[in-house]
Amino acid sequence: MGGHRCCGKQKVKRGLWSPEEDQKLTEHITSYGHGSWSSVPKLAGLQRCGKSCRLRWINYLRPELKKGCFTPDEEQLIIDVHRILGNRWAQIAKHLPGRTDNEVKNFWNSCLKKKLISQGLDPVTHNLISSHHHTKINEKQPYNNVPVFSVDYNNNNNSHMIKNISPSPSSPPHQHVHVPSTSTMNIAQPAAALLVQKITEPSTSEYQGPSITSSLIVNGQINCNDAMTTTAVRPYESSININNESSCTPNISTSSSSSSVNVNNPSKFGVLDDIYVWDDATVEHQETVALRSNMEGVEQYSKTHNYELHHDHEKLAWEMDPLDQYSSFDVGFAESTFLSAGGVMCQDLSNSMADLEWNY
DNA sequence: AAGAAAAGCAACCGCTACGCC
DNA sequence: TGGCGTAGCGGTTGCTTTTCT
Repeated sequence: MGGHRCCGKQKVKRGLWSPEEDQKLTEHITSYGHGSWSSVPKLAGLQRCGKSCRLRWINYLRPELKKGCFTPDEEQLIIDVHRILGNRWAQIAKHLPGRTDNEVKNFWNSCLKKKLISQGLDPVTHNLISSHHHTKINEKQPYNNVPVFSVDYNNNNNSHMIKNISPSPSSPPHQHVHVPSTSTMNIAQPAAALLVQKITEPSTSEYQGPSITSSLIVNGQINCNDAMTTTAVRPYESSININNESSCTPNISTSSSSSSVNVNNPSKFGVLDDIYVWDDATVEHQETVALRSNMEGVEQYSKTHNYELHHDHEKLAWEMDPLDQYSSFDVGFAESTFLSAGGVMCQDLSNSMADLEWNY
């Protein structure tokens, strides 16, 4: 018992809540709502401050809260979203119905953080802690000899198998490299049998951008459930194309990508790793999404985001907001177009748009 | 078996954003 | 426009439980 900053001179109880206090608070809020939290303690007959009542209700007494341990799916989702949002626990918790920011935060600090560290991942950046970052693999490859990796997502130990299937004689085929699941392409899950064609970095120090067309292509399959409860496996393709057609403007590149998303993709996020940034760049990301509903036909929307990409930051992530808005839709397809310029100029991106609507 | 250390987690604290007057 | 109250957020604390020695 003692004074509380937010409650003036009023004596309030602190520490753990008793079952009797929980009952009083629950009965009051279910009967009258909370209104102004500062008035709740008095009205509910509690010697607590309003802030404490609010926290107790939000974190433990709300009927919609999910009890029990986090499921493996929830765990993976937290990792995926944290990778994009960082320690924005409230935002992360919004993607986990029935879970609170406090719960997610505690779970992260007590469990997931250590798990990532044990996998050799920095829990802040989600990149490999050691010097064996996967992008370094490509540095050994000669420029213009684009390596091709096959990524096996059927691995159950959170470590996806990347298989180098390049035909290059200098890089033996089927060279296996383990990379953590969170350090490579993560555009849509679940995905299987991805094929990744990566961009290589040339050895010359004069390099200011790719001098030829390079591409990063991801092919895979996504399991979808449509509104008629039928399950289907649908192919998707996502690509980033970097073209530098003009030698006098070496800092220009355009990148386009498309990725499919659906309500069974719990992360609702798109992530593009391994964008090669040779200079700090402003990236304009224009996203067009066509959402198909069996009930209401096709809706389409378009929006633009701006990002700052830095030389040492090879990840671009965006939240697929429309899925929140259209959460009742079964399958969505998003096309994203990126326009990147090293702070110099941008190039029209309209030509790279394509019709990517799902057809049932 | 007992004490120490580590882990887990509920609760608190300080700060910020926002709305209202 | 500034002050005030409130809600919400993220970091931190400290108590309880579990594990280790």
